[in-house]
Amino acid sequence: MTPSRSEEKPRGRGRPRAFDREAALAEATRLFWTKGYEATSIADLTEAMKIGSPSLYAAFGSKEALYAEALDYYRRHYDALVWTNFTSADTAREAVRALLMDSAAALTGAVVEVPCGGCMVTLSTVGSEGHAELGELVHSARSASIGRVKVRLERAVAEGEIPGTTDIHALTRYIQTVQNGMSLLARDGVSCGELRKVAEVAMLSWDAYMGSPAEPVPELT
Amino acid sequence: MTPSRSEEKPRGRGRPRAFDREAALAEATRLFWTKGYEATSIADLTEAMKIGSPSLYAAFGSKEALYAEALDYYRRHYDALVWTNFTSADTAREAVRALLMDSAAALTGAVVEVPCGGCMVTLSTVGSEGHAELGELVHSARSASIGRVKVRLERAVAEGEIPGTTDIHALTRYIQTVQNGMSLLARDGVSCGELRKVAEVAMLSWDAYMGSPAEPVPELT
DNA sequence: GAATTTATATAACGATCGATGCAGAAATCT
DNA sequence: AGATTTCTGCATCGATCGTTATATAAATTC
Repeated sequence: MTPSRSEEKPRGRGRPRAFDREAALAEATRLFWTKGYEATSIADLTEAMKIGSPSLYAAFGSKEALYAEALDYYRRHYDALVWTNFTSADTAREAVRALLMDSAAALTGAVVEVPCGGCMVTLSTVGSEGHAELGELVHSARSASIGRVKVRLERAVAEGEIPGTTDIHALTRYIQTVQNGMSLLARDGVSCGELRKVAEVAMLSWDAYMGSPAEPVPELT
Repeated sequence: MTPSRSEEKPRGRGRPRAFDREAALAEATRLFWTKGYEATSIADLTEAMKIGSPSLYAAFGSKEALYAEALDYYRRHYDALVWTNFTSADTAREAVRALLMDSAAALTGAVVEVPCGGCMVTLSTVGSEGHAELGELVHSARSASIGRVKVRLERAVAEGEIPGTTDIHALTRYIQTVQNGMSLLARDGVSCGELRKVAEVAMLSWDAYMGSPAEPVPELT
């Protein structure tokens, strides 16, 4: 096996780069996240990353490759905000509730600062803009999200938490719809509190569908 | 007053234009709708509209002005698909249900053909792309939509259909969230049938919130 | 008919697009 | 040390961006 410790900084031969690659990538992510792929120019990027264009191309290859890395940076730094409590929840209901509540917070920047409201993956339009390869990337990222929810619901059926007659696919699509819709609202500046109320209302469908109002109708304070 | 009948075709003096302005506008709308503002170039437009660039600028003024007209064209031709049954419904519940169901159909092109899934206004990112003026335009269009729902809910309170303690703002945001989320799913190719199921599940929250399961839990067939 | 007005076709404008060639600078390797 | 490798700054590449000047064509008005 390759020596696993300290994969970075084998300290290559030539002149070392003068900028922090990860910090530059963070800036690129911020720009792509905010303005989208097409509206972000190389000039925008080099200015924000404070490097020359040859350095950008040497370090990242191309604008498309940089966008792909920015998507990965986004995933590495922001996915946990939304999926940690989902994963550790004891029941599917609590997992879904946590997903929506944590989304409300994460998408509005209530927990860690964000360059703009909404999810970079959800709101990406790079696929429609004529970049099929990047479009596939964001599409598969979205599929992974809905897949996580679906797996959790299937587990809930297997564990007897929810009835076997549950239309898991429809319910998963519903949850995805609510989360996606919250991204658009967050992009328009809607607050975390409002989105939490939305999540609260959305969960009423869960309880109604399962026929078990596990809690009284909330006050939406 | 000016002679109101036949506002178009006063048959001006000079050489008449050789193309159908409305048809050309339809093509422009299709392109902006599909690819977005930044990713659509003047060359794309002149090719699809089958006119030269001077004709485009003579007829529409600029790319930004053309986008604004495309938004208006979109509104004139597609708004009714979603709001007609909403307006004529007897109850707020049926109005909201019709809005979501008709959205499921309209956004997927199940009723009239569409160039791509999703709402042109909802999914527009022109505001984030650095065009503040157009951003205001789509923002106000979104506000008008949520305003319609809110007014209908307030009327429902006044008429006694729903309790006065209803958090109308939260409920309106929830409906907007679901409709917005459906646009994103439609853009990803999700079918009308799936979106109708989502609408069905979403309506469960309404009944649960109002405490009146007016209908039994649906089968989601 | 001639004069006027508007639209089209061709060509091109300056600016910016994404992407590089090149020379010098800064590191490692022998 | 010298040779090699890699990164940076400057300049620039051809292509495309949104937009327009110019000349010609097609209509109306007189």
